[in-house]
Amino acid sequence: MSTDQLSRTFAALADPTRRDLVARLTLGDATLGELAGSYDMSLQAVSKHLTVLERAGLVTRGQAGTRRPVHLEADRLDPLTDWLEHYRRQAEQRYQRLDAVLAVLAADEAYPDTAGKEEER
Amino acid sequence: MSTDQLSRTFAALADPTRRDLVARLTLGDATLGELAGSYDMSLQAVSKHLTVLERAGLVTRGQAGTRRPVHLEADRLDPLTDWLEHYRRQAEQRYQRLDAVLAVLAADEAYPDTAGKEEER
DNA sequence: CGCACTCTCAACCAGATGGTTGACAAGATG
DNA sequence: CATCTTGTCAACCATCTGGTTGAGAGTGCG
Repeated sequence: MSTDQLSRTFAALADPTRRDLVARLTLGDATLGELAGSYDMSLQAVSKHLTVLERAGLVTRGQAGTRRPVHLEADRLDPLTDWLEHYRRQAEQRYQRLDAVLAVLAADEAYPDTAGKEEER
Repeated sequence: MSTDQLSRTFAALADPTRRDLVARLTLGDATLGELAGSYDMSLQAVSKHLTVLERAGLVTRGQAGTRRPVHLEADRLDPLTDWLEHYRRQAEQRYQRLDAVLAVLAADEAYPDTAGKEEER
């Protein structure tokens, strides 16, 4: 699981059941029993999935008598969005720079003088 | 790995080395050898990581003689962003609706008549 | 109290993951 | 041709994952 928070959060969402749990929880808190009813697996298995989401910080479990309402911490999705947007944007910029380089090369066509290596490392 | 594409993509990013590879590749294509130099692990291990990214569609490997430039397919990050944004937004709306309900309850205070169950399943 | 209900804990299992080493295929280069 | 470089393939291994079953802890309630 790689111990770091970002990894744990990505890993938590790398499972259809867990994504479905998150989807379900955007509609409101629910108890383990309510959640488990929707899946073709044991209650304990669903509980384990919730534990994974909990360790990723995506979910918290309350305490109300013997029932434990599960609550979604939607904010915890933000670091993922941020990471994705950051590198998405970076890649786009790189793309635009590449276009610029290609434009220059096209203009210089006959003068491969300053062309050399572009970027290397 | 759960076989579906979204799961594979989330799983691919649930590892610091792989995220670093993606970060590195936003700066431009690179060969396996160039990439592997940065990590304290065997070249084969890095190749395996690239295979994971490739199966998630995040990366493609070209063919230039014996060298195989690795290229980032940044578009493939979009489905993740979409998923995250969708549920983020949904959770926010739910929150706003909750605020509305609370406001109504506060106004009705003495009349718990129509309150009942709010949403249940 | 006694019982039912909700949930957790522990042991176990099959299969995936993340790494290793060693062998080798295919191009580039002297 | 001989050899170096780049990368892949295969076997192996330890650990993690996602599920199971069985037992039990803690609360609510007739």
